[in-house]
Amino acid sequence: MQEKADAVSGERAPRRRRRPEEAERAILAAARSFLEERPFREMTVERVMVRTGLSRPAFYAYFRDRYDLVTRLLEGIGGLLFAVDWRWLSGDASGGPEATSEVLIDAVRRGSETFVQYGPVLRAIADAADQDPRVEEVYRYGLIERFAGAVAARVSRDVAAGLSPAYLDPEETARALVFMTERYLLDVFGRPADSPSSERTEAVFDALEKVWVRTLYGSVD
Amino acid sequence: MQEKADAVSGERAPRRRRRPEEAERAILAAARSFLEERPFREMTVERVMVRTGLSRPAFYAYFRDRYDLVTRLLEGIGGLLFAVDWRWLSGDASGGPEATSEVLIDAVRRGSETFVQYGPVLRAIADAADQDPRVEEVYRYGLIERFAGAVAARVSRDVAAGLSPAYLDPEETARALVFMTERYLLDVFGRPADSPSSERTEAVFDALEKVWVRTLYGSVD
DNA sequence: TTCTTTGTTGACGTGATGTCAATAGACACA
DNA sequence: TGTGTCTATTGACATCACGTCAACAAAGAA
Repeated sequence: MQEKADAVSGERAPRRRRRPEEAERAILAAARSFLEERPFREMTVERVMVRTGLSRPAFYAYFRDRYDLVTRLLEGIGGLLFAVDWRWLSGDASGGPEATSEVLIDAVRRGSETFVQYGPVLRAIADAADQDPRVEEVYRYGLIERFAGAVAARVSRDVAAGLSPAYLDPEETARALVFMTERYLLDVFGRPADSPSSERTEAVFDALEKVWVRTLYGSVD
Repeated sequence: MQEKADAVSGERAPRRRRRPEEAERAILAAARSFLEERPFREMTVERVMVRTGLSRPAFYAYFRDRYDLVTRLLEGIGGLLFAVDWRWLSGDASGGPEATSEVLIDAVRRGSETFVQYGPVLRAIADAADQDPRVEEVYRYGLIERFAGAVAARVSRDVAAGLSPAYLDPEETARALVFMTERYLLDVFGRPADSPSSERTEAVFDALEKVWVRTLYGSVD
């Protein structure tokens, strides 16, 4: 079956050659573009590589498997989420209740916007996380749990300062709020090729903000 | 390679024959027992069937594939979650704030206990849901969204009654709280062969309860 | 016993994976 | 411009899980 196509057509697909990291970037870009259109469950190595013009085996020169691929996609985004919420995470109640609520609200909205931007990729990583132990490690423990830890520290300070009620368990409350935020945002913004209206987006941000503020600081009138 | 083993040993594994639904129950039980030990990602048709004494192809006489299998596992549990929370879901604020909070607290705890009992199975279904569109349909839309809808209706009534603040969007708030509860409980109780201490269990129930009550009804002092 | 029903399985084709030896661009140097 | 080296790239292979189907054999009927 292996015909020498060029013997007839005189033409063979020219085999280009790129620099290693150029190829790697091309693969990462192809994966991102794929995930903008289709869910992770449909992402095969084959389907990603056709978008690069390289052959499927070439993939394995740069990535161990598709889980390794999404892990590296996460690297570019993970830091952002922390950076974005830094003001609230690292702060304390010194500005008083109103100012504190406001900083929290700002943090929730900025964090949410990161999800809006990278929704499909984050969704893919979350999906991959419960199919592969390595991704689970990086995402669930390296990112989500670490984030929950930072939130817990903040809650702990607010409880100590009397800003939040003492009956709140910082660790567990933080986890609950972080899980809520993650899943809700993934649900709304993580679907390929289906971005919600700006009204919906606003309503979602608003709902999240209310739950955070009312849970931690009480009323938000 | 296909040796006639009995020609030598004189013995062949006797091929038992069961009633259809007896076999089906055996497969469902095997799947449950598998999921008590290992995560869904490791569940292959082969590995389930060895626990039944039947061959792998026999599986396909009863189930279309492993996603069909977990879907049927869900059937037995789905109804429970609704039944358990019925008092709060279908109620209104007629008993006054304290009574209402108490009914909610009871609902959250009873619902959570269902997760404690069926954690690994529910976790498997949730995992399967983002690997297969049919499971997604049944779980995400048939169960979670439907549940969120019932919660939204209740929140809506509480807002109308002035028990919850008018700035809460019933639909979105309900979704946020339901997602939180689902993911948090799956995280804690969904891991095969690793059940948390009773202290942890208590702290988790408590944190969930606090977020629900403070969000919907304000302070819980 | 013989017949019929149907639960059960061996064997096959398929799709995706990950590896490896062999191939052929790109660049350095003469 | 020609020659050689390096290494990016790939065709072909072995593997694994899947889903199907024709053929087999156990249980109940006649």
